[in-house]
Amino acid sequence: MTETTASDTMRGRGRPREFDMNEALDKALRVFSERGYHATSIGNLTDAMQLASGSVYKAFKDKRGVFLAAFDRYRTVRSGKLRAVIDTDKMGYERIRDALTLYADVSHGQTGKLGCLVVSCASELATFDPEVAKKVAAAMDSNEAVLRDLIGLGQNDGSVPAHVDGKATARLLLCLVQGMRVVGKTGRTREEMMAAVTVAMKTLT
Amino acid sequence: MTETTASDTMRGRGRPREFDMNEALDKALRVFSERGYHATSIGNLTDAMQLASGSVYKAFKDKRGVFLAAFDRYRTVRSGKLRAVIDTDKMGYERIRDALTLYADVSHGQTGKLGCLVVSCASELATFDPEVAKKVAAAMDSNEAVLRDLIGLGQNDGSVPAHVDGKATARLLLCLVQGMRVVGKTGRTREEMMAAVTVAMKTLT
DNA sequence: TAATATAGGGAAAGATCATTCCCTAAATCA
DNA sequence: TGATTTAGGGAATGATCTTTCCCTATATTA
Repeated sequence: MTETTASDTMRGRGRPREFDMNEALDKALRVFSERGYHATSIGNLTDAMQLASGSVYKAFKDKRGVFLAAFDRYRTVRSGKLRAVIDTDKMGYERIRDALTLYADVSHGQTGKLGCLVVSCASELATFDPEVAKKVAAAMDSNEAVLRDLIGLGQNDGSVPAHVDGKATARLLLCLVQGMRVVGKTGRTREEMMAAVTVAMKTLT
Repeated sequence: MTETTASDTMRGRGRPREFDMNEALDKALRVFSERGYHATSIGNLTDAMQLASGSVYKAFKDKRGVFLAAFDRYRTVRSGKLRAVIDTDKMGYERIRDALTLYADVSHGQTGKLGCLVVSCASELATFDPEVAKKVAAAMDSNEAVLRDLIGLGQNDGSVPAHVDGKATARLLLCLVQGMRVVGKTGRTREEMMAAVTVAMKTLT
């Protein structure tokens, strides 16, 4: 199920799957993101994924299984986008601004209204589902670590002062980006979000 | 229903209500906060509020009605706590730190795990319920305005430099506190949150 | 080509849940 | 005191949703 990159030469035994797993998960995570986990019915999922309910239960254990797979897919896609933005040859300071800009981009307008799967759904489940709680915590920690590394990079290349508290500042920026996702659900413009980002960059001086 | 402060001299016609409305709403909002709106059943509410389902439907139109009342109650309580912390004779800069400290207090440990009703439930409903969306946006705007006012106050008393962009900084701090609520659901210590607050105060220098 | 294995799909079953109904209880009003 | 009004409570209802079942379709393997 996780091995979706397998080439078509090593196919399984029976009838091959007709839909693309990643495409289906992209559609599913959109629905989960917009409606929340509990408000998403199997009907909503089958509509979006263009599958019959029986087919969904063939491909996944249950509704929670669809969510877990969609969550992993979401993390993969978003990590990729973040990596694409920060894996440059710019100075650490600028890379941090680029990272925060990415969050400003997804936290406004239509995309902002859609919200973040980690924020909306995961925190909806994390209280009573230890496995989801673990995944959410891992996602948070991962994001915090990326920010922490960028700050360290900036301190090495001289674009961020040595006196900056890397750990605490990374945590602050993590709260900022998660908060942008929440505030972005109530509708903000890109300019409003970017203004907040600009102010936040003062913590790196 | 909103007039819960009415004295017992001006009582209504029929049998008087046996439970305290605010106490019941405090219990209800705890459940909504912890489980989320859709995962909260009437059974969960009757258990917590110690009322029969029939009684709940006597006091409220429906489940959504309970939520709306609980949401208002939540806003009243939280606004009161915030007011109690910032309505002092301290300098603007210190009052802002006190406000952020309040959010650090509720965003860690047990209370942090409980989460924020505005963040968790409201954003869960805001997408498909315009009335809730309006309430959430109002709550955000209100918090942003409080922060904006405190910054202005600080600029008047000289504790915050005049060059600080009040609007943008207030928006940044709003994102920070909402983000603390999200991150706080995954478990952080008070010290970790306070370290982030300390860094955030650099934006006011 | 027959056997086996897996996918697609939709109807049916089984659970859960929000809401209503109806009866009883306790207050005010005439 | 009897009529009226509102609250408390729990069983019954009706709607909705998750999951299973079963049949068909399409692939590989022997």
